[in-house]
Amino acid sequence: MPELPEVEVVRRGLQAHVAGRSISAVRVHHPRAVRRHEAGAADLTARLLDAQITGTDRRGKYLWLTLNDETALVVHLGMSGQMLLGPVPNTNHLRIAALLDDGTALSFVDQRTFGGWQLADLVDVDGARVPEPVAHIARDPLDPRFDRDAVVTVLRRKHSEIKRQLLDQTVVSGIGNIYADESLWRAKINGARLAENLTRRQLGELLDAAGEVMREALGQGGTSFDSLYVNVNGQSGYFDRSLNVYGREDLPCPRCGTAIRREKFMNRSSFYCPKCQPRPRR
DNA sequence: AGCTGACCCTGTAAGC
DNA sequence: TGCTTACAGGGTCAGC
Repeated sequence: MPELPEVEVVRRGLQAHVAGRSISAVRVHHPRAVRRHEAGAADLTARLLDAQITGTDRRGKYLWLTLNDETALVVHLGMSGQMLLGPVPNTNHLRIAALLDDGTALSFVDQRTFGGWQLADLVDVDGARVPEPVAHIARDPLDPRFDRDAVVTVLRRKHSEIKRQLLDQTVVSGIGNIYADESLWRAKINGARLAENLTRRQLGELLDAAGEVMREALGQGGTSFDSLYVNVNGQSGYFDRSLNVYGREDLPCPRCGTAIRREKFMNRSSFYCPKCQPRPRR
């Protein structure tokens, strides 16, 4: 559920509070939350102790806190991760709790345990400084240096369905199932079409649509269907009221009135308008 | 080599 | 009523 706009809402909330703070205590409550930190929970805890947080950054769905020793605390929210500021929440989904030097707790809560924290070195990739685990992630559409035409060129070479490519974070990052469906609807493209069969213009418009829909969602605090996705204060966004196709099976297409259709796709669902976004012939 | 699909996980809700 | 099954889905990787 947290895609780029939701992660950016969290990053902004963290930036405002944690920049300049140092960490005075850390406790890992669930080993799965640090499974990507190969040196283990004890190493992560020891290295975070007394570290100073110099800032925050994000690429796609990854966010990280930069630390004064030139490393970064990489955070991925997975499906249900929350970064909460304030008192340590009383929930059995608490995975990690850190205490800041101003007495605030920074807690990682994650019901489905797909998310986690890891410490990593920063590396230079294509003119950007990112943590090593983020090195393979492409720039996202909200990155000032996002190269739309270069991504179009990559997509034109793909013998694969366009929706699958939109979800491939090494092609373009930040887009998940919700914003993929919304972008395809805006661009009037069926996600089952092969990327190689779309024109450069269509692919360019699709990437523009992805940038637009994520910017709009960010302006509304993100999308949420339940209490799983929240900002650092535990509040939900309300972009779900602005969704045109996602989760709207059998409801009328806001553009043409045709009933929205739902199909199985990659162990999840795709929503589309069968008239605005006709299926490719097979 | 490029691509596909199964898997990890838990809470909620629908179905029998 | 209570149990079983389906579903939500980001990222990884075995295997085709």
